[in-house]
Amino acid sequence: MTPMPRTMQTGSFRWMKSINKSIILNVIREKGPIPRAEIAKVTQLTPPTVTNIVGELLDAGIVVESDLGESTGGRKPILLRINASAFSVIGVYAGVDKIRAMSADLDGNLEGEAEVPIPPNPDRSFYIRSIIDTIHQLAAPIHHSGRPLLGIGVGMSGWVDHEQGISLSCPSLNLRNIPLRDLLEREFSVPVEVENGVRTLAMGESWFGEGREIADFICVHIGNEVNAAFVKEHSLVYSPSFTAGELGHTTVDIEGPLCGCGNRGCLEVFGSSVAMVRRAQEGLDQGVISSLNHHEGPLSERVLFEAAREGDEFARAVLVDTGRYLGIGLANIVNLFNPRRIILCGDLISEVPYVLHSLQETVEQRALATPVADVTIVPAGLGRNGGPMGAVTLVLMKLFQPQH
Amino acid sequence: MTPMPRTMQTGSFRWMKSINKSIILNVIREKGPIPRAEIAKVTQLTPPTVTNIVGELLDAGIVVESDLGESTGGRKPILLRINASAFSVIGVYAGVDKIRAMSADLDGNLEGEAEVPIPPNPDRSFYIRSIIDTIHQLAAPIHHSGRPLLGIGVGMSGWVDHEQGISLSCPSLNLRNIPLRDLLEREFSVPVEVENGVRTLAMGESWFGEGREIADFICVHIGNEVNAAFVKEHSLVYSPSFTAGELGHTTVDIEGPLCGCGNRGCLEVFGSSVAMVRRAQEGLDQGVISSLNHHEGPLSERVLFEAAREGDEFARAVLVDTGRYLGIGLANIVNLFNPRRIILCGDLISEVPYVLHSLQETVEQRALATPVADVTIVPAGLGRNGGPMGAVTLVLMKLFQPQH
DNA sequence: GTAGAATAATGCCAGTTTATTTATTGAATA
DNA sequence: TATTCAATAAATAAACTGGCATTATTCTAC
Repeated sequence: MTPMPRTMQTGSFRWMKSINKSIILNVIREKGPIPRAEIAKVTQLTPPTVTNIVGELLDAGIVVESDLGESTGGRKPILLRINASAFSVIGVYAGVDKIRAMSADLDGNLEGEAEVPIPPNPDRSFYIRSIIDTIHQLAAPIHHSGRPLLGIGVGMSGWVDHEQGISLSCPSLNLRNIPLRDLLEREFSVPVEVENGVRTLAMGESWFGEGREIADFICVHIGNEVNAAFVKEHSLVYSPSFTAGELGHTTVDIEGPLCGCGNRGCLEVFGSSVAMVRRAQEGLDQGVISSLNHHEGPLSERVLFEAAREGDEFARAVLVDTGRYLGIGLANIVNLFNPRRIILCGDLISEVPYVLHSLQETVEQRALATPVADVTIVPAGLGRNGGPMGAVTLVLMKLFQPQH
Repeated sequence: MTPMPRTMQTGSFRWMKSINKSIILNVIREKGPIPRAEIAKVTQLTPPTVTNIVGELLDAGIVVESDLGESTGGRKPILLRINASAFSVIGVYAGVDKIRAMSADLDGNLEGEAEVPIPPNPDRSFYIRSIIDTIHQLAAPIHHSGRPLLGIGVGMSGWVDHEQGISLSCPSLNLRNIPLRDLLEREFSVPVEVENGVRTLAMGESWFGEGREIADFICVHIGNEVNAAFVKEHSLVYSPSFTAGELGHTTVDIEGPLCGCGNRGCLEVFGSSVAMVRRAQEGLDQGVISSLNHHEGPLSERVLFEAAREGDEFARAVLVDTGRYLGIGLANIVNLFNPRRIILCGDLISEVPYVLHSLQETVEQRALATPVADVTIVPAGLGRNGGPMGAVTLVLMKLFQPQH
C-alpha cells in the first residue's frame, strides 16, 4: 500500500526524474544485462523515457552497453549493464579483535583485502589510527589505478549514529563518541558512511547474500551479543536513538540469572558465545565426561566447535542447548513480526551446524503455526566476508538511491 | 531517508499530482483552518500549485473556504478547512460479546451510535446478521439525511486479511473465513474496509488519539489476548500472513506454564485478563485475606477492578503483578524496537491505574537505559470509543491517501 | 513483409517563474 | 480627523519549462 504522505516529500519534476532514474539503475543492477525494451516492460515506464534516462546514465559512465541479445524476430536488443569498473569502493568492518577491509567494484567484486589485528583494550587514538591505516592499504592501489574512489563504508560494532557518522559507544572496546565520518572524510576526501555492525551485515545480505530476492527480512547476529536488524522494503528500519534491535536483552526467563545490563533472564545470558562457553565450563567443573577435560588453556568458542566436529557429545549438547535458547528468542521474533525470512550471522551459525538445526527445530516447536509456515531461517550467505561486504554495500546504496 | 525504490511505483504526472493532492488534503485536515499561503509554506509547494489543487478540492466539495484570518499588514488570508459534512462514515467494532458501531463526519465527530449484544458461541449467520443489522441502524438516518455514505470500516478481533477483507479466523468466536467486505459491499453498495482489532485501534489513535503528533508508534491491546500493532510513518506495518503482533505469545519464561498455543511461558499466560482472574482465584483458593472472599458468583476482571478501587490490598496486588508481567513483555518491545511511544488499550489499562503504573515501573527497571529514555507509555486517548473510532478511521484513511 | 528494438518528433500535463490583482495595514499628508 | 498612498501579504493569471506519453520513424533481424 502507498504510505500516508502527511508532510512527506512533495512531488516535483526533479524528484520524479530522480526516482525514475534510480529505479532504472536498480533494474539494470538486479536484472542486467538487460535491454531498454525490457526495462520499459518491468518498470512500466515508456520506451522513450527509458532511452532518455539510460542516455544520462551512459553519459555518466555508470552504465555501459555490452553485448547484443538474441533476437526473436526483430532488431537485436542492446544489453545494458552496470559499468562495474566506473568506481571502486572501500568497505571496513571495525571489530573488537581486528579490523577487516576490502575494496570492490560496483558489482561488489573483490579487488583488494586488508586486515589489522587489534589487541585487547586498545587506546582510542590507536584504534582510529588502525582504521585509517587499513583503509590506506587499500586506497593506495586504487589511487594508483586512476579509478575514482566512490566512498568508504564502515561497519562498527556497538551503538552508531549513522546520520552523523559517529560511533556513539562500543562497550567491548570501551570507546565512545568517535566521529568516524568526519575523521575519515577529512583523511580521504570521499563520502563516508558509518553504520552499526548488524545493520551493515543486513545490507550486505540484502544486496549480495540471502536477502537479494526479498524486500523484508530480519538479520540477527549472534556473537558475544545478540543483535537484530530490521529490513523493510530493502531499507534499514531506524529508531529514535538508533538502538533498535537489542534482541539479546529481551527477557526470556523472568527470574533468570542477572545479565550485565542489570536485567534478569536476558536471551544473551543463555544464547551468546560467552554464555555458551560459560555453560560448557560449568559442565566440565561439575565433572561431565568429555574430551574437553583434556584440553589445555582456557575454553573458547573455537575449542568447543572443534570438539563438536570431532564427535564430542558434551560439546554438541552445549551447542544444541545454545541453539534451543536462541530458538526461543527467534520464536518470539517470528510471533511478533511474522517475517518471511530470518538471516543468521556469526561463527556460532557458520562454523557448526548444531546450533542452527537446534534453533530451527525450537522455532518450529515454539512459534505459532501460521507465522512459522511463512518464515525460513537461513545462515548468512556471505559468511565471514559479510562485514566488509556490508560496509561496501553502505556506499553502493547511496549511489543507487534517488539523489536529493 | 528516502526508501530504496527497486521496482516500486515509478514517477508519472498523475502520480505526482495525486501525491501532492493528498499532501495538501492532509495538511488542511491536520493544520486547518489554514490559508493557501501557509499550505505552500509547510509543503514547500509553490503558491500557484496550491491554488490549483485547492481549486479541485473545493470543486469536489471535500474542502471549503471558511472565515478570513487575521491580516498582519496585507490581504486577509482565506482559511480553508475540511468540509466535514461532505460525507458520513460508519465504523463497526465487531467484538466477542457485542458489536458496537458509530457514524461520524469527516472530522470524526460522532453522529450516531448503535450496539448489539452477542451471546456466547454465536451461530455464524447470526453473527453476520448482527453486524449488518447494526450498520442498518446507522445507515438509515444517513440515507434519510441525503448525505452520502463514504464507506464502512470494520474492526474485528482475530486474524484478518485486510487486502481481501476477510475475517480469516476468530478463535474466541469459533468462526472462520467470513468474507466481510464482499458481504457488506453487496448489502450497502459502498466501499468496505476490514481490519484486525488492534490495528483498527492503532489507526484510531493515530488520527484522533495519542498517536496524532507522532509518525511511528506501537499500539498494544491487553484483553484475553495481548496483541500489538506497529505504526510506521502513520501507516500500519504489514506482514506476509497478517499475523504480526502476537506479543501475547512471546516467551517470557522458558519453562513456564503451558499456554493454549502449545508453547510454554507465553506472556499471555501471565499478563492477560483471564490469566489475571485465574491468578486471583488461585490466591483466594489458597486462603488469602481479601474482601473478594465474600464475593458471590464467579470472579471476573470487573469484580477485581471494583475491589481494587475500594481498597482491597489483594486485588491491588494482583493488578500490580499483572502490570509487572506486562511490563516485562513491553520492556522486550522497548529493547527490540526503541519506539518513541507505546499506546495501551484495554480495560486493564483504562479502568484502573494500578496495572499501568506497575507496568511503567517495570519497563523503567528492566529495559535498557537509552531506549527507555526515548519511550513514553500512555493509555489510549480514545478509551472505550477506540474501536468504532478506529473503524471510522480505516475509511477516512482511504479518502486522504493518494488515489491510485 | 513482419516483428521487435531503439529513437526522433511532437504533445501535454503539471509544477515553476514572473507578473498582476486584490485586500489590508499603517504612516504621511491635508 | 479624514484622505492619500506606499508597503505588505494573499491569491491568481500568464507564460515558461521539464519530463513523461503518444505517435511515427528508423534500424535490424527473421
